[in-house]
Amino acid sequence: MDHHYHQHVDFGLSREDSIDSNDRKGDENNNNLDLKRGSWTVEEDLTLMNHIALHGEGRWNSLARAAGLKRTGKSCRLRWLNYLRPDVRRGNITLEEQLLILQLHSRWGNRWSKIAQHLPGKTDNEIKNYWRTRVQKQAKQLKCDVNSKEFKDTLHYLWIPRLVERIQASSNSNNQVNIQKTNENIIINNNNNNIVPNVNFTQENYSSTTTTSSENSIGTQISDMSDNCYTNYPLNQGDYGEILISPTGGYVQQGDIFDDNNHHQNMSQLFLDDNVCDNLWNIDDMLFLQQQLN
DNA sequence: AATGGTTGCAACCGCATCTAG
DNA sequence: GCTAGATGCGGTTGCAACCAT
Repeated sequence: MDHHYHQHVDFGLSREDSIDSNDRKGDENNNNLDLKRGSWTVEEDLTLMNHIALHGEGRWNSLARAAGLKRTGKSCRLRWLNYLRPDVRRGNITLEEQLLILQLHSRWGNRWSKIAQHLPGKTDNEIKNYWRTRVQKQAKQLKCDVNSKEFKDTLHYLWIPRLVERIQASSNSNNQVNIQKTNENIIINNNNNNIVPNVNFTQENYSSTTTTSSENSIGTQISDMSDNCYTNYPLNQGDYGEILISPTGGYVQQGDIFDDNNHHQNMSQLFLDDNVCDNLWNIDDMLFLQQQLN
């Protein structure tokens, strides 16, 4: 278990005292005072896993009772779906997955479960946490709202192109990823089992399928993009929803940024520095850029 | 070493929707 | 059609681990 495995922490505060009204209804025949909350113990996990292995999942309230777990059905369901399921891949969100999350979120917003459907092994909770801890953090550092045009432009013109570039770099170094650029799509293929979805956006609708070829090559087809994603961004309208279409008016545009000497430098060059990229970009650069544009 | 602040994420909450009787 | 219970979802909370001083 990882370091976040809490050893039987006894919460004694308000959260312990409050039980969901539906749970209350669902457990009226139980003694609610016996219901346990807080972190799961190893013993509870084993009990739940063994019970599901023998009897299957579903009917969570009755499952919890039958398994002898002093937990609500909802708690059991959440523990199973987010942690214990064999096909859950926790941690290590890959570049491809990050790219997909950004793309899908720009289209669907906070529809975490819908986004998670396209990232096999990833839970909605994990994606939601990723968004809050990484993406929203960047917005906060830039002192702009995560839903603002400025920030979405920044994602569109800086973060996503850099992710694509890093995936390409990874492709060149280990030959695991192959990015095909066409006039309409970027198609990412790798030889891992990690990235599975094949998402094909169109203007009016979209379809998505999960595909795995006989060679175990997995395709992720993401959004329409022009051939030169740095200098010829933006892309076709509708790709990222209405907000990310046009660069006009945005403070991040044309692939340009200023360095400390007030010289332009191309954004793609800036992003060759992984340290910059890992933190999305240098906050000082962004603040300076904002000053220049104001 | 001690302490206080920050981060990442597991788990909970409340509400909406679905389903079975 | 109504109702109770079950399930699903997005938002929020709180804590262990980590980090800085």
